[in-house]
Amino acid sequence: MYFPKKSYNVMTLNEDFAVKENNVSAGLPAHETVYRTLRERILFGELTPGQAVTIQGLIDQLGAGMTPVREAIRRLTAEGALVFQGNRRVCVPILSQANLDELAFARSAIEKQLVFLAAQRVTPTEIAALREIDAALDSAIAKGDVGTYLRCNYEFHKALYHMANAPILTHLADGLWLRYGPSLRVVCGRLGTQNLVDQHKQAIAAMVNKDPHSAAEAMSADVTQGMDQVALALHLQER
Amino acid sequence: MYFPKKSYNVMTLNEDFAVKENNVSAGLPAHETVYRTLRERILFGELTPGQAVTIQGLIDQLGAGMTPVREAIRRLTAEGALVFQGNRRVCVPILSQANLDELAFARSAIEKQLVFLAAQRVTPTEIAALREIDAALDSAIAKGDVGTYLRCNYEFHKALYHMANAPILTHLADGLWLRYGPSLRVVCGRLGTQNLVDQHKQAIAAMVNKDPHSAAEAMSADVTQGMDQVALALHLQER
DNA sequence: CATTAAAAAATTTGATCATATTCTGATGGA
DNA sequence: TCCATCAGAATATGATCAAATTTTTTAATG
Repeated sequence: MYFPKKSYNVMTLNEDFAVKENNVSAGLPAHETVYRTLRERILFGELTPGQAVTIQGLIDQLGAGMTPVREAIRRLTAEGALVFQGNRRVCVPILSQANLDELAFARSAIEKQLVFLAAQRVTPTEIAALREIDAALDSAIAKGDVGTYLRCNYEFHKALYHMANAPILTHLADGLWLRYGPSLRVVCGRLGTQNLVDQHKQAIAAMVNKDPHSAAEAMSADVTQGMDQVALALHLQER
Repeated sequence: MYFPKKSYNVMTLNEDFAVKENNVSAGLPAHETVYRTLRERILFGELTPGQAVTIQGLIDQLGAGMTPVREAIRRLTAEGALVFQGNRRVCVPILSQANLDELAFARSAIEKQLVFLAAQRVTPTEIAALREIDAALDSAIAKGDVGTYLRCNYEFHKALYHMANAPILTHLADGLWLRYGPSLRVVCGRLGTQNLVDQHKQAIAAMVNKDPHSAAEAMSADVTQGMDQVALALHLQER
């Protein structure tokens, strides 16, 4: 049994940080807030492959304490979003072609299954929500708004994961996204949104038709296509 | 495990702990040592599904400081080996049948690919090493030695991962093992080693024959078979 | 008067921070 | 080029505060 608490302490800088930096409702632990902030930055490109991430830097930037920052970094390192760089340093990983191949395989396999599950449970309301996200995505592409495109694309996939109701597979897919995000961001930042294609409409159509297999194939193709484009663009860049 | 209870020291106990308790070469950071120790405990069953893991408890048991323990827990939580229990507490997750299904799918898909890659690169020396591990495994089964069986089984799979030379997929497979370990341990602890079967010899034979596809199929079957057995045993237990 | 439920204290545990210590890489002199 | 020294960054600890659980006390009801 527990009872309501008295008003919140005033002296911590964290509240300030939580509210100002990251409009997440206060009350979350600082390590969680730091984690989410860093995660966003990695996913949507404030941090680029190869970039160093220092504890001190984050403490200064976020106004957070040392322990929460350390915990957030450990978590992201465990998820593969950051890597230990030699001794005591961490940075955003740079993906080799072999890494991209691994990611393409894993993402394709996992997302395929997630969409297969999602297609069996999807409701008309959810279909409408997907269409709405996809429209926003198309609009962002048309405008060349890379940031919005990245967020909408992520949101579309996340919505599918949610429908699948498979927490472990969702966690895996989310982790893979975290590895892939920085590279996608680099490619889009360099090439813009002009050449972007996806299979979202095909997937939605298959879901409407109650055809889980086709939906799964569509999203598998979507993933593979995206990964191929990134691999190509990153590879071109090297010359 | 016998850890010194008293902590009336002045200098750090950690070196002592790192060297004596966990024959890891000294010089590793404490958070790494704590992580590895906890990981072992989860994989090989000192911790059972549902069991609470407290920071204070680990500090007392391991003689480690608070920050390293917290970091290790964050890391394992990110890997799915531990879960947040309501408010602020963590415990070893209890897998539902749906969770087991997800795990079976993911493990099968990932390991299949890893073995496929491994079979293309395997050397005679490595084949010999696999046979050696498998022999130790059979011996453990014959003796009913659950602990050794679990370790050998893990070692066999890890050896395959290593041969595949695919760090991201290996990391994924390792993480999945961490989720699956506690339940496997429970089942083996309850039913002994008598009913255990595997496809290791078929996989080795396929690798010798330079047949990556068959090797992949064999290990996929191995994984599925194992997961099914665990699911069955856990389910039976509930009645 | 006993039983039970709510309230309050006490205890345990988690979260955060300030600080001391250790390590790494860089700089500069021999 | 090599070694010593030094600044800065990471690691680790214990103190402090907040939150949640457990235990004890209190009050109300039959």
